[in-house]
Amino acid sequence: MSFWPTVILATPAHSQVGQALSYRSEQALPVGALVRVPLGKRDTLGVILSCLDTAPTDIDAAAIKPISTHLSQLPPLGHAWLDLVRFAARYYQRGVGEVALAALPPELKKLDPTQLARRLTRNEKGRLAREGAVTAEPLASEAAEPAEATMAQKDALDGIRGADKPILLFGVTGSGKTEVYLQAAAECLAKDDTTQVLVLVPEINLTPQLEARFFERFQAHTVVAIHSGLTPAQRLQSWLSAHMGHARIVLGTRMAIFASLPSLGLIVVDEEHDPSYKSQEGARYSARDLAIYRAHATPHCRVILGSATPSLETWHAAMQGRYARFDMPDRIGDAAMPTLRLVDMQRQPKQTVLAQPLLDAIIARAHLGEQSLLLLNRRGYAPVLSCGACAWKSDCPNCSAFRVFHKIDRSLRCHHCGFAERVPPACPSCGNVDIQTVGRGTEQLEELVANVLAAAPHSDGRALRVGRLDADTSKGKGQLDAHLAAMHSGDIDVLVGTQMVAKGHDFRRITLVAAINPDGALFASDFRAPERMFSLLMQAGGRAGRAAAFGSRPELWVQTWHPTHALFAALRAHDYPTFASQELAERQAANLPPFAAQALLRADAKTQAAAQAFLTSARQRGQAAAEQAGIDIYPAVPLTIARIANVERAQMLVECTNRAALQRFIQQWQADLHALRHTPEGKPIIRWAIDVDPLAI
DNA sequence: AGCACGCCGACT
DNA sequence: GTCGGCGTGCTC
Repeated sequence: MSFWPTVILATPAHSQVGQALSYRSEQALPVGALVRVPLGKRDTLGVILSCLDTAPTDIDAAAIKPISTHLSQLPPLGHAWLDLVRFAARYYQRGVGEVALAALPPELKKLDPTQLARRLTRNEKGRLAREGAVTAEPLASEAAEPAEATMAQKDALDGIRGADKPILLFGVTGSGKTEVYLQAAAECLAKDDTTQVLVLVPEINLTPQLEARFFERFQAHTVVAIHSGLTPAQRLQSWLSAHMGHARIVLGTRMAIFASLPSLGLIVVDEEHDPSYKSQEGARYSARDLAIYRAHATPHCRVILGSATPSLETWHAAMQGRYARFDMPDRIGDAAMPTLRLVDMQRQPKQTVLAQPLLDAIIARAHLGEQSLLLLNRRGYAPVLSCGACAWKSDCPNCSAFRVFHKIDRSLRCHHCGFAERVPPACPSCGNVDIQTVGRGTEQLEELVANVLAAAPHSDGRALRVGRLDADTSKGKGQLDAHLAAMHSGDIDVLVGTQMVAKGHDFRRITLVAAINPDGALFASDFRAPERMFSLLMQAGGRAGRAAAFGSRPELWVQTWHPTHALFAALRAHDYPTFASQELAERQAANLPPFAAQALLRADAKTQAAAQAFLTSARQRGQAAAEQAGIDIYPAVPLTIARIANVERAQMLVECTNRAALQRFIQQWQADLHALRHTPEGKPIIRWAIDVDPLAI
């Protein structure tokens, strides 16, 4: 007897084979089973979606091929996992197969059954050896024991125990959110021998720290990490141990939301407001939003979103009672919240980079053995070079952006396409040798701070030291760790860095944090800019004074041209709720998210006109249906950086107060978009994509 | 998406 | 004369 499974494969929705394909099998195969099937001239990995016992009628029976192999050593992917993948595909407007296969470890796609069997036995041996080693060791050290919970932590844990909806854990940096995650996870694991916990963090850099804490607490259970920094073999191993149920705790970046976890009982999304949770290519999913869905669709699974500055979407949901909120307003021990010091740049001498009072404060603290952190969101020495005699500027030939001057290797580098050249000795346009820098980046700030510190050594003559941490100084293997170690050991008195240092790293000797020039975000066209700025400054401030007993009162300095901006009043009071309600009122008045649902249609082409023509045609084709459904399609516009690597980019906003209506519209609009492929407007398009719930518009 | 087939420029 | 550029088409 034959069976006729339908199989999903890594084909995108728009290739004529976007849906599940029919194959033949001599055995009945369970839904979720992993199989290898012939497709064209190759064999590829697929997932069984259904298994019929009659041949499909919509396709020529002779064209149906038998599956090649059933990877029967692996348990099938669970119903809940398939459900998550199907939901993500539908919601983010991609093919199911594309989403499903992208969610599996790449290495799995390459292995034939023999190789897979070999890998499985190897992993199993390793696992048994490790487990043997752990149980043979004496009990975990005292350090791994949970600390006595604070009242706020106890309340949160009680709340989590009884919650029947997503939980927002609203707590400032240093209030002990991680301890709540650890204890909630512990309770979950204690329930039985199978329940699993998924912990999401925004960035790879932060996984080792959290991994260490979880490992220290739960060494008897298996903790694995899933993120893009792993080698293909490591990723497969982590994935397998989660899928087989051996790993009880999975820790990872946004991609880990798709891990196969057959007994998932708790999802933690740390720093849930972080934009890194939104994928920016392929299926543009939000791991945070999928976490909510996944927990909802999994029986007995809770979800905790943690943040000191929740996204307004999350905050709004909590205000409406759709999420339960638990507050952890105080830092643990005697650690104080940082005091805000605003520097009014209008009252500073012209060309001031670091205001004198700030410099004095930095030096005073350095003399006390305390550290300062200076944030400037620009890599390089100067963002532009400009000729004093003609109009030449350091444009990138491939992008509509300036190339940044990096003094360290005297190069001009485009931060968008990577194009780099040595700085020309004279203006390439008019030959003038007097080329000037415009603006300042971290390299220059480091240089400036070094000069200032050189003039103010310790009383015993020891020099003060400055360090710089940004994508340039941390891209080498181990470089980041080396910098962090230098900072921790106190070898560095002042650390200059981009926002990457504001996230997560726990520097216990820092008592002063300064944002050098954050104004850009105050009046940016992006309506989420103030939210991001508030979050960045709160988070940055959180770096200061984490060690209660250490040093002076923590301070957060902000240099701004707009000290009266309402954002700062809320920041001064460490009052996120007030800030959020102001922002939400504005969003409501302007009918912006979370009060409206948005999607973007983006198009790339050789010329801006071609990109926009495509979008305009798409708009015309969708107009009637959109009007009927109460959906607004805005005119096509170029992206802020219109051209990157000689590709012109344009986009078009689609908006509706009703999320479901927007979903339905885009779903049917896709047919129009695919049809455009064969029209004169569609031909010059390099690629197009739909971004549902875009973060930046 | 892969991977083929298929028709035009600079190299052994 | 080939090697190879990526344009169009197909995969149960």
